[in-house]
Amino acid sequence: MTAGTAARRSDATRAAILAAARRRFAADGYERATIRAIAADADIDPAMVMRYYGSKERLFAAAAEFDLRLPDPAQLSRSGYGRALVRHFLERWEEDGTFVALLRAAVTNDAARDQMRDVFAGQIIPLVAAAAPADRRVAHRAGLVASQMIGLAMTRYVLALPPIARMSRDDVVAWIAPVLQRYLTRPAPPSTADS
Amino acid sequence: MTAGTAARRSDATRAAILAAARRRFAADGYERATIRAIAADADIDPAMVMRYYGSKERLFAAAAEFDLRLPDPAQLSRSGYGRALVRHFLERWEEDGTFVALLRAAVTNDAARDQMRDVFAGQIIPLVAAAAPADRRVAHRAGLVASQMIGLAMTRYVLALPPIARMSRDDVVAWIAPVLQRYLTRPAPPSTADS
DNA sequence: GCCGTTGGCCAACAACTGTTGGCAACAGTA
DNA sequence: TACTGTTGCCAACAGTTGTTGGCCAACGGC
Repeated sequence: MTAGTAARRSDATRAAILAAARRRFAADGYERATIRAIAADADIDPAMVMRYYGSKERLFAAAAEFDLRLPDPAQLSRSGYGRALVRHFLERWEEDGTFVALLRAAVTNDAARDQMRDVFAGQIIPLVAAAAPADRRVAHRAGLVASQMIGLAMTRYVLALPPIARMSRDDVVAWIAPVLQRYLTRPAPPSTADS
Repeated sequence: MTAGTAARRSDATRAAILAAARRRFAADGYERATIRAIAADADIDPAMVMRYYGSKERLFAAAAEFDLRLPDPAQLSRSGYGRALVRHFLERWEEDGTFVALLRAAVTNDAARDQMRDVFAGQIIPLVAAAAPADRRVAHRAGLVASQMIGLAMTRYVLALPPIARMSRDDVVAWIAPVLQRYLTRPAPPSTADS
C-alpha cells in the first residue's frame, strides 16, 4: 500500500487518461473537452476519471503541468540567443500538445491563466534575466519575448493562419530570431516613463 | 413593414442585447458566455435574444462583426508605418471589446476562428500588400505582423501578463513599432524555400 | 370604440454537464 | 477454501445549457 514506487495495475489506466486529457484539452479547450469524451478516448468509464483525478479541474492541473525545459543561457553565445530560443520553442511545442492545451485553456479558465503566468514568471523571466543586459527592464523584455512567442503559437497552431501555419521551421527561425535578439539585447527605446 | 429605415420600438432592445453580448463574449469567451447571462445584463428575457437573433451562433456572428478600420497606407510615410500601425491597433482594440471577444472566442469556436482568418485575409493582407515591397512574401509578412499583434493582444488583454498589461501605450509603440517596420520592409532573410 | 400587430415574459423541454454510490469481477494472501 | 483490497462499470442525480410555444399587455390605424 505504501510501496512508493511499486507498479500498480492501474498505472496504465492513469497514464491513458492523462494522455487523452492532454489531447482533448489541446484540441477543444477547457470547457469543450468533456470528461465523457476524454474517457471515451481512453476506452474507460467516465467514473474512472473522477476516481483517479478527483475532479475536472484537478485533471486539467495534472494534464497541463508544463516545463519549457529552456536551455541554459550560459551554454549559448550571446549573439545566438534569438535563434536558439525560437528553435527550442518550436521543437518543444511540437513535441507534445501540452503547451497548446495550456494556451487554449488559459483563454477561458482562470486556473489555466494563472498557470500560464507562472510559466512566464518562473521560466521566461529568469532566462531573460540571465541573457539580457543588467538594466531595469528585464520584466519588460521578457514580456515582449512572450508576446511574440505566444503570438506565434496562436497564429501557427490555434488560429492556423495559412502563411504562418505552413511556414517551415527554418523560415520561422530566420524571421523571428532577430526580433527576439532585439528584445533581449537592444538598448531600451526612449520612453515616457524612464527611470 | 418594409419601411427600411423606420425606427422600431424594438431597436433599443436589439442594441442592448448586442452590447451585452459583446461584453460577455469578450469577458468569458464563447462557451462560458451564456444566453441567460447576456439577457440578464441587458435586463431582458432570454427568449428575446432567441427571437431577435435566432440562435447563439448567429448572435455571436452579429456581435463579432469587426472592422479594424486600418488607415490608408498612401497617407503614411513609408518609414512611419510601424508606429502608425501599433498606435492604431491599440486605440482600436481599447475602443470597444469586439476584437478581444472575437479573439477569445476564436480559440474554441470554429465560426469565430474562420472570422478571424477573414479579418486577416481581408484587412491585414491588403494593407501589407500596399505597404511592403513588391516581393513574393506579402502573405508571409502579413502573417508575421499578425503574429506579433495577436501576441500583444493575448499578453496584454487576455492573459494580462503584468509587464505587458501595465505598459503605457507609448512604451508599447516604442518597442513594437520597429518590429512591425522590420516585418513590413526588411528584405526577406535567407530561406530554405527561396523562390 | 375595435382589432391586428408588435414587444415581452413565463414555463417547460430535451440534451448535456460534472459528479456520486453501489455492485460485479478480479487479484493476492492466508 | 474464504477474505480483503483493487479495478472497473452501470445507473442515476442535480444543475445548466440552448431553444421553443403559448400567453398577456401595449400600441397604432381604422
